[in-house]
Amino acid sequence: MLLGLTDVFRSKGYEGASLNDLAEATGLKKASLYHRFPDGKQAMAVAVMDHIEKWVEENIVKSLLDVDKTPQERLKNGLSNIKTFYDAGNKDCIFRALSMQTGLTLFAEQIKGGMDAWISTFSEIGLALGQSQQNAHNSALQALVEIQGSLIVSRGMNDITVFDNTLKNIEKRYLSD
Amino acid sequence: MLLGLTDVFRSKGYEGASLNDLAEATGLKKASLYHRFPDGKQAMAVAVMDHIEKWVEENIVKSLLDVDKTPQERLKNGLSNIKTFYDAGNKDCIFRALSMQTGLTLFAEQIKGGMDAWISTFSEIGLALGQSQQNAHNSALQALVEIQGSLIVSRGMNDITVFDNTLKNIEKRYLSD
DNA sequence: GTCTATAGTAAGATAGAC
DNA sequence: GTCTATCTTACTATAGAC
Repeated sequence: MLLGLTDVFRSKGYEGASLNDLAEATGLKKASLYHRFPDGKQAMAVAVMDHIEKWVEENIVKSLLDVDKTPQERLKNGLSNIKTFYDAGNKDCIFRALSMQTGLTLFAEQIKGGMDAWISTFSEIGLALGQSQQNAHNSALQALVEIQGSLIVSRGMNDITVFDNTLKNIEKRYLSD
Repeated sequence: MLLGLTDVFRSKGYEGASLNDLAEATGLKKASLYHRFPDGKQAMAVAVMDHIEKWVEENIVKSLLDVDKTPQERLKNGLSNIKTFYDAGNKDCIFRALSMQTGLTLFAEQIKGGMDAWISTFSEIGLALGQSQQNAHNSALQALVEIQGSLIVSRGMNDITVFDNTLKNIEKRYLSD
């Protein structure tokens, strides 16, 4: 059910996601959605953000920080999970979708928190690969920028190889240090 | 008047931009907007895309291709105009705003065209700086990805230095070849 | 917990005076 | 060309049966 909500919000954005869209994507009727989310559409979007945060934590973050693996393996696994997360570039990023201005300031904090977590996780990989603190931070920020940008460009040019090549470049850059 | 429309669409997206928003931003009443755009909101968004396309052509493209300047000067001027265009990272990109899924397929073609033009213009700079055709294309695509991504991350982290540093890095990378 | 039916509101769009 | 006033539709949200 959360998967349906997630798909709608990440592809259409908050304002673009209508209750009819959300109901159809979940297979529930509108009234049933309201039964589960008495606070309405905002609460649905918040639940989606929470769900994604957990998914990222349990998949991407965990694989990037797995102490039983070498940094190289961790990086590979993490990037592979990121590719899965964005369905190889076919799915939009929820950050992008919910950082559109809405009049609500509701998601700004969660988005900033998510990006901070992302950067600090990638920084760990850089440090493990021998980068300085400064370089590790810059590499992580750069990876975030490139992933976000390549998703936009992949969508705009209707060419998901942009996303895939970006992931490959990120890996190559990390491993060439 | 187009400036007001542009501000609303690029910050709120197509679905998020209400006629009330658009009227307020232009200083006109809704009925007056409809007098100028009998085909309604879609026509307003199309006009905004056209307007931006022209602005980019007459400012960014022209400065990047100015035959009276060295490639180095052209790059500097072009990036400087890009910085102005995005108000140093404070304004969102219309590509991002209008590439959200809407049910309308209205803008996909214009966005693809805009990105193609962007890439081919930046490729010229790469070639003028001695890059191979292949490298010039890759550099241009990379610049587009980074600009788009840095705008998303700047907004999400509420830190426009991400955008500014990205522009600086693009310049440095081009000039270090 | 899910549904049909409907309320209430805000949206996109028009009519017609000036 | 711009306005006030209004129409129609789509939206978010609720009531109440099962």
